[in-house]
Amino acid sequence: MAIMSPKKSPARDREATKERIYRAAGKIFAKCGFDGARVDQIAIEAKVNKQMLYHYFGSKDELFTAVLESAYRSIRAQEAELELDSLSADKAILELVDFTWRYYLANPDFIRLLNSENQMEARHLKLSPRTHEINKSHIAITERLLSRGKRERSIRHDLDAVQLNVSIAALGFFYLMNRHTLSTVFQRDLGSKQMLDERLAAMKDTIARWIRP
Amino acid sequence: MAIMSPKKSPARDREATKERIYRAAGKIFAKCGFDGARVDQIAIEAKVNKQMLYHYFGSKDELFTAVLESAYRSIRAQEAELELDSLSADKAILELVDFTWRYYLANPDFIRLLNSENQMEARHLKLSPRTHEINKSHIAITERLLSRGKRERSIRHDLDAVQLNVSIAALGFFYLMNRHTLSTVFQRDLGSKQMLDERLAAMKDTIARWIRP
Amino acid sequence: MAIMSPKKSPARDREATKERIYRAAGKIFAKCGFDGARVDQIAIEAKVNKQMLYHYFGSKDELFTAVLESAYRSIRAQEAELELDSLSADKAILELVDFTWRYYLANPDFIRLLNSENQMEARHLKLSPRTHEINKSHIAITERLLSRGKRERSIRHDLDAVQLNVSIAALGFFYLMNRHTLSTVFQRDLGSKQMLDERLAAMKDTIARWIRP
Amino acid sequence: MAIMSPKKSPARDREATKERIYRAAGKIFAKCGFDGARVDQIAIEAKVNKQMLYHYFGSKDELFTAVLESAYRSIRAQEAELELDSLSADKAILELVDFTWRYYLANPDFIRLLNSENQMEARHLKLSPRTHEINKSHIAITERLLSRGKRERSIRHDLDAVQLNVSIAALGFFYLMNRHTLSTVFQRDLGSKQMLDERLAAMKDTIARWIRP
DNA sequence: GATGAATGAGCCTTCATTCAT
DNA sequence: AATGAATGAAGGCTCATTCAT
Repeated sequence: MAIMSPKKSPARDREATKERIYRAAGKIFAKCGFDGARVDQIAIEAKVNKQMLYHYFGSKDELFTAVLESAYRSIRAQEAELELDSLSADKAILELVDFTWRYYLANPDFIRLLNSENQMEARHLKLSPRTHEINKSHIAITERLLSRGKRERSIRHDLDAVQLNVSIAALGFFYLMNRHTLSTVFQRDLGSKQMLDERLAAMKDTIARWIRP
Repeated sequence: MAIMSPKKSPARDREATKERIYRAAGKIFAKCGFDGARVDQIAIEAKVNKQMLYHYFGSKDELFTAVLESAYRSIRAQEAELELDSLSADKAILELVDFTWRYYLANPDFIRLLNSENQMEARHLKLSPRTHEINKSHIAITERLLSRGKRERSIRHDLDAVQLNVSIAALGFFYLMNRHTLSTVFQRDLGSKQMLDERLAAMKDTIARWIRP
Repeated sequence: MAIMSPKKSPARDREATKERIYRAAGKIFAKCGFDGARVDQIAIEAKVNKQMLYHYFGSKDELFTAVLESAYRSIRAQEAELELDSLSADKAILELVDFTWRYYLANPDFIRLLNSENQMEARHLKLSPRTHEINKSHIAITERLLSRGKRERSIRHDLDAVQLNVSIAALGFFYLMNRHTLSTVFQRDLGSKQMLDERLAAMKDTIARWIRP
Repeated sequence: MAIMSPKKSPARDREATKERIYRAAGKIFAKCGFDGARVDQIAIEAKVNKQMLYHYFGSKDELFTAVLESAYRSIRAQEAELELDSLSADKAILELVDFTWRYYLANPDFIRLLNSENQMEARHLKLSPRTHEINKSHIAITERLLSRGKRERSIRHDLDAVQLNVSIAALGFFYLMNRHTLSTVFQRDLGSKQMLDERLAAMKDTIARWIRP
């Protein structure tokens, strides 16, 4: 076994270790928020010695920043792969609504991570010079669709790309992130399959009517 | 001695003390989140002995629950005072949008408090039997407006009150709560007077178009 | 027992607790140096909870500073009680040599504490505004003796009080502080009664000859 | 491959590496003391892998011992090169005072290293069998000078070589090592060129008067 | 009811050292 | 000989909470 194995031992693999820490940190930070997360817990989850975490990332704050950046990179990468050019601009916007919702559902950690960062007034993101770079494509996509929609006359001409992006995110993000208090307040399970489906429909309908010329 | 005491009545002191703790806790919990808040800091802010805090509220968790309930009570009380009956149902809904936005702007602690609670999956609210009671009026108002709007033919008939309420809250809440990350991502100050005004306009426009028959 | 005891419980006595921490810190800092000393060890030695140490002193550094100041205050207080006026100036200087040596022998922690502080280039003392104030009497005593000695013609007129003070301290301090390496280097026990007596004699002889007109 | 290697001889590398570690360790140990020094920092300063340090020296303690021995060897080597025979014994003693002072000034690490070791009660030196051997010449020089001075009648006959050596070292060592606290206490810069010159003069004067028959 | 001294568990971080390659 | 990933045990400090008066 040892003789034939050309692979490095997993226990001594720099990248694999960093990756394990990444994943563990993403999970724990999302679950507990930055302040609630415990470095010990992340180390245990990542099955590494606590010191490795400091060796590779420097501090709890820097680890959080790395996880956040990675989270943004991930959603932007998937978003960039959407084939929006074959659709009319208005349909493309609705596809963005759909994508956003699908992404949030598939990556619940993303919204929790962002939420924790906002509770701290984006103190990590504000210090990260890569943030804007990573998210450049995001605003670019919507801006391009808005101008195309104007030419095609499929979208009204007076929309601001930022407001549109925020609204698309808001309708889904808030629902999912706050579904715990909302379910209690409204005495209805906002996490049920039916309610989730209804939510997506409502969101698409809302945006569709808003962008209509 | 006790009979002739020129000091303020103990009852007065008692309530005043609790009130000070309340306010301080609301401020600190909102600023730092539940996990980030320090009991010591709350006591200092409230200018009371730390023990008083335990005497009146039992624990950090129970204090947080009390603050949350109080926050809900406050928004519901103000909401209930809106004079919506003199307006057509659709205009009344837009007034609700307007009120919600105004309340969030005037009470930034409210959204931060709710956010922290949602990061914890509403673990305090779920144990509080008063939550639904406090928020009953909220859903009732919208439901009544929706049926009136149906009769008046000023609002479409296929809307769900919960989805509507969530959307109204979402469009403003998400914008304000996440403005720190959003400002960084979009390289634009979402807190500027102009952007805030544009946001309210966008929200009203969005909801107006959505509820239109 | 409890009924008749008008004294506060020692476990709840602010000053007594601070005093215990003081003593313990002095002992441990002297024994191990600042960097070698462990806060836990000090707490155990003082029989207090570790947090008390931070409650009363703020940090390991501030505790060290407090101990240092206290050490200086103590030697200066005893020094001030010497009755030097009844002696001729030159005899008074020799009495100072004697006192310094006696104090060092009786308070071995003093030299070790100072030594640790000097290894750190007096970083605590330099930040303490009280240092000079505390030591004012020290230089004053020698300066007064030097001028009296000049008038009496019992001491040469060209001596600098600082150089004199440093030399008096040096001859004893260095011997005691470095006796461990010196004993090894010279293969002789510098801590033996006989060697100590010889040292004092040598010091007095050295200073006596140096100050002679 | 090994035979024709154009690389430097391993022996050269080996010694060069050890030498770099030596120097780095001397610097860091002197600056921070044994407890304050960090093995990592020494490795970085020496530009070697941390493991090399353990490979060549075994432990932080053994490295410190090696550095200490080296420091002693260095001062003794320079001391042995002094040409004292051409001077009268009393002048030779004063030349020793001068040399000691010059060496301390040129090698500030030496006194800091010794100081740290004394704070630890010479625990490294006491275990090192080479210490006495290395320092044999030191006491021998003074002993020879004292007997010559006795014969020459240039030095009094009742002096102990150990006490003399200690005093010579003390007057300079204490001044330099403790100049940080002393400067604060006396509110005078003991490190200034003028004060340093005055100190050397005072030292020579003190010793000259003391050894005079 | 009110005070503040006290606690034990736990936090983030760093240490000297060793292992695997 | 040399690298650098990995470790376990602390280290200084802080937390929510309780005790004694």
